[in-house]
Amino acid sequence: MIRINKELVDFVARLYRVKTDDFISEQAFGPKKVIIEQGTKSRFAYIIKSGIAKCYLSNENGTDFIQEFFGEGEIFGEVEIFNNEESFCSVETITDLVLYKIRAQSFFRLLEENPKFNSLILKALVTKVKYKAVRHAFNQSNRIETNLLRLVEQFPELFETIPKQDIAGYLGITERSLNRAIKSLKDRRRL
Amino acid sequence: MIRINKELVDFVARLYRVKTDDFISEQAFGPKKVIIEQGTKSRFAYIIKSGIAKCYLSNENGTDFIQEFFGEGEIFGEVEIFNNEESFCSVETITDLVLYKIRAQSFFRLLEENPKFNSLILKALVTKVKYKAVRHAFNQSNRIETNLLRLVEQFPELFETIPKQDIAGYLGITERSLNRAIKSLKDRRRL
DNA sequence: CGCGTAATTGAAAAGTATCAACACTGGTGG
DNA sequence: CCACCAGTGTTGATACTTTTCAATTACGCG
Repeated sequence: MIRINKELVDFVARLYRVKTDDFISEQAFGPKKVIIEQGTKSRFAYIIKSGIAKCYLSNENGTDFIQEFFGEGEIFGEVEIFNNEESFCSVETITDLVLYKIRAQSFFRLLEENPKFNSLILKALVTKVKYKAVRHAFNQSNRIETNLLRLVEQFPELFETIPKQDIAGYLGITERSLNRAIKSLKDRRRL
Repeated sequence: MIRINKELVDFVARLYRVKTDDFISEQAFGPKKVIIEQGTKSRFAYIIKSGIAKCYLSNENGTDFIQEFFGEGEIFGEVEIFNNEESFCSVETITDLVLYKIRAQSFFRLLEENPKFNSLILKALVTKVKYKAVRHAFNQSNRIETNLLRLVEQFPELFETIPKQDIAGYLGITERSLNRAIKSLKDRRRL
């Protein structure tokens, strides 16, 4: 559920250390800070050095649907700079967080000139596609309790790390339903 | 809903014409033919020359959840050869279909040696990521009737082109619920 | 015509959301 | 030290949405 990409973060960390230019910068945030806001333009790709962030889409009726929780090495903002358009989602920190920030122009230059970087980004995109495919299928095909159990399996520290609101947002349900599912599972000693 | 990628199919068509080697082949199918089967290994990337296919995940309880309908220029099978693992979904033709088939090895060589191809694939992946993100958020946040209306807006020939079962599979609902939504919308002259 | 596949419908059961009230927690300032 | 507040979490009752199950009809084709 919270994926990480060690290979990518290591690679970018090395780039950052040996940089001759300032095309990569490092930036730190506290919890609950907005990094990308849905509907605005961003000119950067971001890679998480440490911490956890959530990526969510807000819809007209005011609810947020959480796409993913990003962990170490996860990349975001790349879709927007590829399409050169406003962001279709927001990204907000959950824990303290440090990230590498790469200018769009530099990101494209790296893609062209650095085969290893190119291959890491391709791999990261492919992983995202698969993750989203499997997640949507599972979510849609199972009831809340099943989805929740799966989540806890994948990420046992769930309740200690992620606020209930966000868990509900990730599952695409209301908090009330989440609570009912938790209670029901506990009553049956499945949680 | 049925996306197309003219740029990619044109590019691959040109590669196919000028090929010195046989690394790209063309293949034709009738309706309801399985091209990729979930759980099996495939060693090719496929790009649709013409026709429509569906990509779906089957889950243990026997229902299929449809990820996407692929139109002209859409690529599939690329995720699996990147990860070098069994397919996590099935792909099956809906209409008559012709596709270009590229061996994994050749696909990687193209990515490395042909910057234009590399960029087209990156773009295709990014488009998939965004498509899936927006779709899942919308699906999860709205009721069936809203989802259906949106679908028909995006693709007016929906009912003439796609069987009801597949529409239901795409929305992640039962046929019964789909029928109820259609009837209710018709009664209110919204369809 | 007869068969298999696809589409339609009703009634009941299950699942989920909505609304509204209440409890818990960790600050903050008097 | 206490009162208050905001944010977060909890719970019940009710209404609504969707599935399940089962029966029936429509359609294309050998």
